[in-house]
Amino acid sequence: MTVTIYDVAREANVSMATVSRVVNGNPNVKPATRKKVNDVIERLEYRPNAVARGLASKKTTSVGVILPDVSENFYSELARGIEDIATMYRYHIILSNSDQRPEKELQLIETMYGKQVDGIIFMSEHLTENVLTQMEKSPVPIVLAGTVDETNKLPSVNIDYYAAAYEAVNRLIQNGHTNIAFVGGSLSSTIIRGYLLAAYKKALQDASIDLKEDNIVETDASYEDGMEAYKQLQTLSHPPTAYFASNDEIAIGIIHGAQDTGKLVPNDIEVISFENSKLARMVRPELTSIALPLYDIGAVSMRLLTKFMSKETVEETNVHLPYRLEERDSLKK
Amino acid sequence: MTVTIYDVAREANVSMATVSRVVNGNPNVKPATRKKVNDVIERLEYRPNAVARGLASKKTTSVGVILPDVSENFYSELARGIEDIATMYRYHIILSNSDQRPEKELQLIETMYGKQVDGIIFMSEHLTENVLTQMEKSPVPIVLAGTVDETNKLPSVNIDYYAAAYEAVNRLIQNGHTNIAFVGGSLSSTIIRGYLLAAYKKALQDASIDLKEDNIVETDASYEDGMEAYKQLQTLSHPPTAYFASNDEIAIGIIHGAQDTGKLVPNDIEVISFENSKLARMVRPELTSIALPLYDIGAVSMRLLTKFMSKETVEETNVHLPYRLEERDSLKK
DNA sequence: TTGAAAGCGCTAACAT
DNA sequence: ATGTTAGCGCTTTCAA
Repeated sequence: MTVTIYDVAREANVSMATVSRVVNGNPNVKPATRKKVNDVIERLEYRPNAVARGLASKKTTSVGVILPDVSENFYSELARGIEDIATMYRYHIILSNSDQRPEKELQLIETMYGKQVDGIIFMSEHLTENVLTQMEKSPVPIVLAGTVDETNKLPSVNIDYYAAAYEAVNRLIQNGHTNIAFVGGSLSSTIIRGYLLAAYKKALQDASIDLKEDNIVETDASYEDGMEAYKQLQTLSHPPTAYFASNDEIAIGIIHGAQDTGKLVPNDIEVISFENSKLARMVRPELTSIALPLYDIGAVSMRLLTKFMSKETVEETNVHLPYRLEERDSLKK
Repeated sequence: MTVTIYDVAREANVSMATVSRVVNGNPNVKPATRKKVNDVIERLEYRPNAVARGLASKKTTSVGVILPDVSENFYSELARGIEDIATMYRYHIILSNSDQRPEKELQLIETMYGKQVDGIIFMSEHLTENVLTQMEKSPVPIVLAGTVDETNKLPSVNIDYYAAAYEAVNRLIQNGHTNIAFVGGSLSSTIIRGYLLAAYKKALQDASIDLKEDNIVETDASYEDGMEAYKQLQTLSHPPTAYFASNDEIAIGIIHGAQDTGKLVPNDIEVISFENSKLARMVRPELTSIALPLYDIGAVSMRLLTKFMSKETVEETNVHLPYRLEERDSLKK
């Protein structure tokens, strides 16, 4: 009942091979027969079966995308960048949420192999040993998006988180602060623990500011966590006068935590964030923030993957995109 | 080099059929041979090829998900609900963004057919004639998620938008307002034009309040649009004292628009929203809002689709999930 | 309980 | 420029 390439061939009085050629745009077909075949295709409403094609050609034109949670803005932004470039290169996306659980990540990678994807884009806050080795022996190319592999064995697209965080903290120091809090989403995140926190410490040290361990609070990444962290920090004998937040939600939580107790931002305390999602402009004061090019990270990752999939040689496999400091009102000018 | 079912059969001294049986959990296999086969599978690291399986069985265990834009919170929330249930039933998701463009929607549906998906979840602000007829003659089941087909020809999962909007506007009227603005994202949206606006008008009429066309502003759905709309409404001789916003971003825009000119919410103006995303608690005052169960709409849609795909009979094909009015602080109690 | 064999719908040599 | 043919790796009757 479904019409196959064979039906088209019969109706058009040509061979399957010829039909295949016109469907795939092979130039070695006489215009007349091409037209004849196309007419039949249209008449029969023939639609190539991508599964059969995949089996015969060993290419599925689909790529697996594994991320912690699509409903988080951070990842959905990346996903959109990935999808746009995928579409541009005629790939389709098989999307799965890992919830950041290593067993699930492992299993999803296996599933993607089973589905015969031509490549994989992988995102995770933290890469475990197992997952890493699993990916290193992958039968298809893999690119990490917004995800750090400290061994640099896998291709990846990121920004220079360390430099960005250093700049952020330093900006606070320039404004005269010596009592600066670090409020970071889960420290199991490689980026946060490995780069943001390290840069924070280094910036303080370079400015000869003593590190106060109490000024470092590890939370989850939500708004409530930011508020909570703010409250907690107010119990110190000398509460911080400046805050470095690892994402916008936390930053907004801090700001509201302060405002709810009558403090003014940026007059009483100053806050700098690390993300610059659209939330950044949806608070009063608007957030000064390191701007992460999430869409671009996704897009460039996918572009990189297309190169691997078509076996082009790529010069730089660990790409660092530029970031910038977006100056707004949660910091004095 | 890749190990196939044939390799396993040979190594285990059984036929391909037997291997296929154990892989698919067919009970008609002697435990001893099952064990023997499983051992070989493990030893050879055999992984079934889902593409070959799909070709032979005519089922791919993948479903197409077509939505306007994953990076919008509304849709990524739905997507998460869809994915969770899909995973539960061992389906995988092929995700595509339509950007709400009918030609692209049409083309994506075709692509999904080509990919031999077992079903489709479709989301769109507005269904064009073409897209609708295309879906009606679909070879696979389709479920609309958070998407209205006024002819009710396709299965769908929604809330009763009309009742919800009526309740929201009525809440404003109860608070004594007679000068109420309607600020809605693009009126090309079936939900907004067909239900929210209609309910707004009806609620006013039922309360014998004259409709002022100037109080209705059509914008896009963003924060800036909300601010813009607020400003525009202040140019009226009698600016509205209450605002019904079709989503949280617009509502926040309105609130900030007011606050930026020294107005107090809810004392000077009151605002009610329609979404209740996590943004709702991230503003001061927190938003009073109709709570849309987006995750659930996604989840139930997928569940419904699984029923269609396994040819179960379903009683209700146009499901309406409950909503509720979340009382917070942008409205007086 | 197990095996043999015929496809599923297409691509990709290889011929012509 | 076009046709023939052998798979791709699996499921699924049908037999035994």
